[in-house]
Amino acid sequence: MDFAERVYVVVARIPRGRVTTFGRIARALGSPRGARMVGWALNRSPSALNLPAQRVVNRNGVLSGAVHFGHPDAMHDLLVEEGVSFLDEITVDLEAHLWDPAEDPDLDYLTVIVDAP
DNA sequence: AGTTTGACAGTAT
DNA sequence: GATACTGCCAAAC
Repeated sequence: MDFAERVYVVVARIPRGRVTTFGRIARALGSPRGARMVGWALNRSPSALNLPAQRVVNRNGVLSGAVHFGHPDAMHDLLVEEGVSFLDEITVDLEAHLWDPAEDPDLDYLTVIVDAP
């Protein structure tokens, strides 16, 4: 199980209408300063996984990865569909929708499973 | 084997 | 507050 795959597990568990940040995902995976690697992992994530990558934003709530969704605003539109509110076109309301993976009670259980040899 | 490159974050001015 | 600087570390090349 490499780092990228663990990122996918976490991202797949972000609930509809909620968002989280690169740093919080990294922290939940035990790399408190590995935020950049979360971005790296998403960048090369297989599209077949259908990951809700639109729910991952940077620490300011900015849709820093919107350019990777083909059409600009595609990421914005997906989030609006889910009921996420925005402070402006590229900034979600983090206060209202933040979800911290470290608070997910099932996360430890899942990472134990995927890390098993 | 050394270098480059990130969808970033924390700390220090 | 807003920049600037620094750490991060797995992959691709």
